Amino acid sequence: MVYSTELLKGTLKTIVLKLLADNKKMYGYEITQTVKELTQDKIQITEGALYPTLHALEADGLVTTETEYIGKRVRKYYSLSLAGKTRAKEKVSELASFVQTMTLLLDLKTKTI
Amino acid sequence: MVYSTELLKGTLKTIVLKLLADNKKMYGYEITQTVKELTQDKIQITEGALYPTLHALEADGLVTTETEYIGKRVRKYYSLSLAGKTRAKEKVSELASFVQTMTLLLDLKTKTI
DNA sequence: CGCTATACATCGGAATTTTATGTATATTTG
DNA sequence: CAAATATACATAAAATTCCGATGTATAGCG
Repeated sequence: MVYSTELLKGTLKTIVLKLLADNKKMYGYEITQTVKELTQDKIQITEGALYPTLHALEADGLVTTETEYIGKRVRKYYSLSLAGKTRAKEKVSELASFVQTMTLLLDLKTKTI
Repeated sequence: MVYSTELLKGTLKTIVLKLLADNKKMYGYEITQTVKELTQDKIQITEGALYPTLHALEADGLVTTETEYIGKRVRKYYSLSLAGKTRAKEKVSELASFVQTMTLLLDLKTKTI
């Protein structure tokens, strides 16, 4: 992994919410793989971090779940609730603002996309 | 906007190193105030977070200290060691890369400066 | 003289994540 | 076809990191 793990702290929930906002429904393993691909292996979400986070989101009423069976294997899909969609937007824009502030503070040069 | 504290996690050390890299020598209280001003109150470094961080940096040999007396009041200045200067560059560029990755991952639009 | 600002610092606890471990099925490859 | 790898869920102890509260003390101002 490229980044020191401490940097990732605090961003996991936002990443998960954003992915669910874009994809309607996803399962845990899919989330880890999607993040890995999108970031070219730079960000690797471990299962020990992801599942507690998903469960916490569910407990907060931000996501709902549905279980499917692929053959005999369980697959648990997570989707944003209405409250989850709202929260996802809040979290993403908060992070956008934070990134902006850090950019100014540290004189980082970022590319516009 | 004030950021949820979890976002700041992992960035504190980098912020401190960057400030010291730009300012040669600073004392604790000055660091908290400088960050506050530079970010227009968006990022507030608490003393409970700062001092342990400074001490850790010192223990790692990244900063050196010198004590001055302003009247009877102690003021402890922190400066980067050679290793600290190197580490500061590493940390800042790591954060720059991380910010870039997060921007792509979350479709954040950031302004170029 | 009291209030606010400056300036250091510690410490318990809260929050979050990593590492390790566990269980089980599916698929690929030598 | 056996072994390795990938898929897929999950928990739990330990580590990390930071916040909030608290403490001490001096300086300046009205």
